[in-house]
Amino acid sequence: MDSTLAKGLAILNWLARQQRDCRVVEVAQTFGLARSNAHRTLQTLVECGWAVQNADSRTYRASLRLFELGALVEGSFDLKTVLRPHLAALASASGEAIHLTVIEGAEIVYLDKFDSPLPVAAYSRIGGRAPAYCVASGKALLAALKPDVDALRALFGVLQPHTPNTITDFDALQAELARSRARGWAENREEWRLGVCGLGAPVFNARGEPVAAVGMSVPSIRFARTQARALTKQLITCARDASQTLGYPSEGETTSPRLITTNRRHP
Amino acid sequence: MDSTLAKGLAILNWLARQQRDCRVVEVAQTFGLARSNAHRTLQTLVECGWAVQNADSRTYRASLRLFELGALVEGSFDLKTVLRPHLAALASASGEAIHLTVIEGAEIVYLDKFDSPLPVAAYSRIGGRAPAYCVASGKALLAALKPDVDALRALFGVLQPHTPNTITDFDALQAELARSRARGWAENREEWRLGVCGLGAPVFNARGEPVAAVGMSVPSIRFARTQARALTKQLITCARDASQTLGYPSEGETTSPRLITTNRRHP
DNA sequence: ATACTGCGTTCTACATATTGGAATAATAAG
DNA sequence: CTTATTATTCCAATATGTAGAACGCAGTAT
Repeated sequence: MDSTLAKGLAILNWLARQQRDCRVVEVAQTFGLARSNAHRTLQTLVECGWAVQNADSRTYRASLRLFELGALVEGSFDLKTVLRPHLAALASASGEAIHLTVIEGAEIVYLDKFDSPLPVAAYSRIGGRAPAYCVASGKALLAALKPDVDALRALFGVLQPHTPNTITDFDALQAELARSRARGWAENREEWRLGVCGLGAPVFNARGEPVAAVGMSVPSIRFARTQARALTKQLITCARDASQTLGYPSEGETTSPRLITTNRRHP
Repeated sequence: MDSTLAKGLAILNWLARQQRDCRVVEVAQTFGLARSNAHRTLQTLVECGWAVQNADSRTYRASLRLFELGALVEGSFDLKTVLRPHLAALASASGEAIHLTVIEGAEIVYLDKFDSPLPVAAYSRIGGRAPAYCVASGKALLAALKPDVDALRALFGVLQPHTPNTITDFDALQAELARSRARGWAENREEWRLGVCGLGAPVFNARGEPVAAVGMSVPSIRFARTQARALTKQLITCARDASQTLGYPSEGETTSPRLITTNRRHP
């Protein structure tokens, strides 16, 4: 492994996360490097166009090249392909039916799914749709998008009941979304199909935008309080991992970087 | 300059622009490196999280880390600060009044300006506003945003005349915007203030979104055909440079990369 | 079957590019 | 003015990246 390259990438990574002008000594101290070393590394980043140096203050910050390349990379990544491993892990860990959805207007669209080995009453197929207001994935996405009551009205017109449990009142829906947003996940208690409950959690990209939801469909019989708690935990872990894969800043990434150890000893 | 770091950054840059899975030999040939060298560099990028390797095809592509960091960097860059040098250059080259604007609803807002040393009849102040449909900056931004006639109607309601030259018909405005879009710049012939003409060109970010416009205000007396041609050329050069600074992909960046020359000769 | 071709990966001897410290320049603070 | 802090330049010493050879594994032609 090219340690010089690794060092430069670590510094670039740190620099981009600072979101402010940084000085040579800071970099040197942060990574435990000699000032001359930090200086030359920063100069290389500048010469290669990955950082810019303020001519007056002599300070450095990450350049917009990261933004340019990031925009290119974003487009070439396919949600389904990238998140598939996460869904697979959740499917095998939980043993329940898992799906990946996006919202399109008033409906969610199923992008991908893993069936449960246990029999499920619900059948969702890839490419299929469901009203966003009465399934867990849809409520998770709506909650993340924070629409006001007027926007909900404009979106759905009327909240058609599909079971006796369907939420049909806009104020009730708004309250339900607020609750879902606060706890980070949404649930569906036979609001779309009788006998089927669901859990959903939003997946965010690097800009913090909700771009998809991970959903879990569970037959009502298996949806006991105690069991649901464990499933919910697995689901939100999966959604958080998925978000991280899409570049959503995780807590760990922003913490203090490790010192870079160089083996060199001078006499 | 750390050549190992420069090599790694060059490869990462190239990798991100490919927008597809790339193989070791490709990288080796593209940069004139030994296969083992290209391999180790790619491995380092993967270990540090800047690239991902497809386990089946053994191919590499840039990871979403670039997207994540790019999103962070974008937010920390201030349009005015970043583009100021470009405006200054245009101001001194042209000798005319230059301003930077963004669109907010139906109006443009002046973010920054350089006054002309020559007397100008127009006074725009930073933070000031003007109707987007009758100034050059506004028309340049509208042209780049491609609104349809209905959107224009919804935005402006009626096209209030401010001089006898103001465009007051929506179809005429639409045609004017199409013309501006086609040639890459917009003009204003005393449509907002009598005695003042203007030129405007859009500035794009890394995602190709129009985020600002560079404008030039010229007294009608100096706005002769021959002179306007030269001013227009300077303006679009400035706008293109500004876009490039914001990470808008320029033609040169996407062309074939240079070979990396390593001084090392083995016996 | 067998040899051949192309590629990813591992291994190794060696030349040199990277390193840390010291020296110098530039700037701010007292 | 002196003192303190930091950016930058310089240089000898050596740890590290380099190129090439070798290996393993596919395909594919013979």
